[in-house]
Amino acid sequence: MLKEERQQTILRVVELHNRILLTDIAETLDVSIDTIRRDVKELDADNKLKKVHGGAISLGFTTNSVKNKNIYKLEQKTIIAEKAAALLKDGSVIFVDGGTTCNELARLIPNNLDLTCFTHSIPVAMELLTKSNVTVILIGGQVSKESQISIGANAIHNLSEIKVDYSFIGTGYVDSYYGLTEFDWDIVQVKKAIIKCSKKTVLLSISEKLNSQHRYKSCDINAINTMITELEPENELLNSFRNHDIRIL
Amino acid sequence: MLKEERQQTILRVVELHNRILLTDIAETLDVSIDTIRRDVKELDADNKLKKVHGGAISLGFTTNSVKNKNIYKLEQKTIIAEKAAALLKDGSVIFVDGGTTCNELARLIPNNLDLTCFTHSIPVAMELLTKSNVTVILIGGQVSKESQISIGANAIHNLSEIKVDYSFIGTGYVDSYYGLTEFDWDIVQVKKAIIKCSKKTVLLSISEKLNSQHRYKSCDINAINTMITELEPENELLNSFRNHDIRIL
DNA sequence: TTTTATTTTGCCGTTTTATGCAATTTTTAT
DNA sequence: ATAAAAATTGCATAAAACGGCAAAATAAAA
Repeated sequence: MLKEERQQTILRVVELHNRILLTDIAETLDVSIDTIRRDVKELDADNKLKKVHGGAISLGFTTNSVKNKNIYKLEQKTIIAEKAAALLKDGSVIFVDGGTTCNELARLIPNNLDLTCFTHSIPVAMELLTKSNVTVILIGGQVSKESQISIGANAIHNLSEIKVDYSFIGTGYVDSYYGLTEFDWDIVQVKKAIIKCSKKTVLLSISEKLNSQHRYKSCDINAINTMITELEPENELLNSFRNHDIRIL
Repeated sequence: MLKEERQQTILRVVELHNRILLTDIAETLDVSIDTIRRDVKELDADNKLKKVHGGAISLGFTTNSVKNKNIYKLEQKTIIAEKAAALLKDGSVIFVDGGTTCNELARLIPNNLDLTCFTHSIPVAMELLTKSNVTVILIGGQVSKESQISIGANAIHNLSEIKVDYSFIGTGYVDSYYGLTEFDWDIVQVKKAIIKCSKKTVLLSISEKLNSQHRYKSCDINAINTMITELEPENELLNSFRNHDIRIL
């Protein structure tokens, strides 16, 4: 095998998998580890990839796409947030809930989009402040340490005085029969208020939460207009939600 | 798993969750806690995140501005914040303004102090959330992009319904004759509301701002009960403030 | 084709890096 | 004040990187 084609192969593999181990490549291509090491060194010098201890990673890898394990459900949440962000239009007035998925949504909102965003989540607010065309309006109230959102009577009262086009909410648990449920009573009260102040409610939920329930109920499943998961809409896990009037993305 | 991709993963998790526990990461990625600790240490050294006891937090979430250019002024602000923190007593109900000095105050509040803190500043709120014995109450309203605080009619109205023992405020400019002044009209309205809802008002100001003024006035110098600067109380720069009824620290 | 020069490759010993373990100190919470 | 959790330190092991060298492969020249 020629040196040139070997290097091309290495590059292809790196691009495909984002990462490789030198030992793996050496075994696959049946050359010594030293040779591979030299190859990778050259490719690195040519800025074709990044050499690291024990292997190499693709240059684009730094930005995104950890295709490996679903560590912390990163991939799912990003997929969901992307789908949700696609719903946004110039001039929309929306509410963004707290939670990691909604955080991701806030992060993925395009910078050039004109929006008015209400939120009771501190991290979301922080994220939205970086978007130059987004007007951020904070819902005040007592702040929950765990979830980092305003809760309590004051927050609920503030919510009662607004009306938004869309609200994007998360939930602890969701089930087609039991609806949206939570572990925490206070959170439920706020969710109710959010849903009440929204013309349309969009639920962002990773598939893991589907068909699970807990003690306190935020709303019936019918209160949700659109449900977004990381799954393909045809996935059978979503079957039980189909006979409700819900758009599934 | 390559060290590099492990670190990338850690970074992504931190960015999404804002805060993580080292033990969680270690378990998820299936390496020893020592390794994770070393990774986080490196990432911190590279200014990719902030390492804290037991975990790590994202830079966007750290309000005390590691990225602050002006180290010197930061030190001044720390001195001021330390003096201010010394005033706090168990059970106090206080308001904390926005701005870097007040951020620093929030950061320096002892963890064991029982406090109820109102604030309209997102960075301050974030900082306060890390204090287990502090109840944080957020003042809602439209959020100013530059100063990251709630302003406008709603914020002012919310302030009108509370009364706190102490408010700790910053200002753009301060002068013994012209009082506290600002460049921004909206900010002034909020400052007025803050002062109105406080039994005692404590001004935190670096000496650089002394004897300067601008277009819009927040209040007379007499409205301030205590003024804290990084200077020694005897400093002659403070002379013009002495014939007012102000405690100078 | 044969010879010569150049490049490539594999091997080896040394040095560096990464990682986990255990003992100790520091920090935090109760 | 005490107990628990986390950080630090030093150390041992294993894997990986490095540099030199000689054999092998390739290219160039006679």
